[in-house]
Amino acid sequence: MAAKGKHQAQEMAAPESFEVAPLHRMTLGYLISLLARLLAQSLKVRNGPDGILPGQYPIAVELLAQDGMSQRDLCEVVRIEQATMANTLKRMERDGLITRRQSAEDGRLATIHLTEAGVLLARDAVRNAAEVNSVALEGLDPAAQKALRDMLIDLTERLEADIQQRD
Amino acid sequence: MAAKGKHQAQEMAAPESFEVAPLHRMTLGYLISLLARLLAQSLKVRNGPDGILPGQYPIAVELLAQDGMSQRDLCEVVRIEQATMANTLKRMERDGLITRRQSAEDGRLATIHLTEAGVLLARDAVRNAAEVNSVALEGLDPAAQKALRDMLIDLTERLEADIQQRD
DNA sequence: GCTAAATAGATAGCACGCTATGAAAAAATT
DNA sequence: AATTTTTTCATAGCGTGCTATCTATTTAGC
Repeated sequence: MAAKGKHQAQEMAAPESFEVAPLHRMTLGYLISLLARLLAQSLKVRNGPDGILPGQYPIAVELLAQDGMSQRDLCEVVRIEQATMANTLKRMERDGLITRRQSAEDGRLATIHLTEAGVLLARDAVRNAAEVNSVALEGLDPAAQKALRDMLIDLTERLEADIQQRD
Repeated sequence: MAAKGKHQAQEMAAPESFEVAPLHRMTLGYLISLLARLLAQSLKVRNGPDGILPGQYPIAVELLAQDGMSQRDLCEVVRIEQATMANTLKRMERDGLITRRQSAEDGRLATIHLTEAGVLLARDAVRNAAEVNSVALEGLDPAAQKALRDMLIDLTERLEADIQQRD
């Protein structure tokens, strides 16, 4: 359906008119994943070409709140696998957003610190994320916004329990 | 906060107890992205090691509904960029899920077709996606589910309009 | 009819998510 | 004290999203 290639223009008996895919028929998973892509893209565009990237954003926010966390701590808080975190931190270090400080007591451990530039860009990103949020959520009254948030948290917890269960 | 490394166990004065990050403080974007990862992972696990992968799922569903679409058509319906679609289709062809049929009239165009194995795995995946949905949504009454869906669609459309606007 | 524009697809290169593995350091066990 | 286990991190390899760019084929315009 909705194939608008000119080599099959005979089937014009669509019940309603829509340009692309019918959002209403989509799976929850697909809808959520589409929304995640759109939100990430909006944030990325707003942050600009030299700004903080979507995958780096939660890390930067967490460091803004508490500088000097370890990689392990960041993994837990941001809920990202350790290998992903290692790679993202490497890019952030390469781009001058963070530095690492080797622990003296524990040879394995290093603490992660935002650079000055990192702090500025992180603050910028927080503002931009708020803007994206308000664009996305405008049109929903505060009660609906809270309801949405609660439902999303509910789904998240339910899915985490489910995944935990089938370990 | 919530750093439970033993080298800083002095700050135990947390107001509430939670193991990891406080979901309630998270950005909409972060929450949605986390949810997308969880949903994809749940589907992937259910589909099994040789099953349809999350990124292939919407393509397979669309082909199940209408076999023989072109790559271009699939891009529009699934809302994925052409390059991404090309890569994913290549993997699906490699894994024996689809075949391509070169168009006789138009030398550029090929139609995409699910193989028999592809059809079976796609049907499986549809069932599994429904199961993921019900796990995630159980606990929400039908009215809340509809409200959630409507809000998600609303956000999607608003964000798409916003991205369109700043082209 | 021939050149220019549009269209379908492939490919390169990157971000960022995952699992699986390996290496080094610390902690625990004996 | 020596060995084993645990912990922290890095790396390899892959899927899936993106932008940018290239080729080949139509289609349009002159």
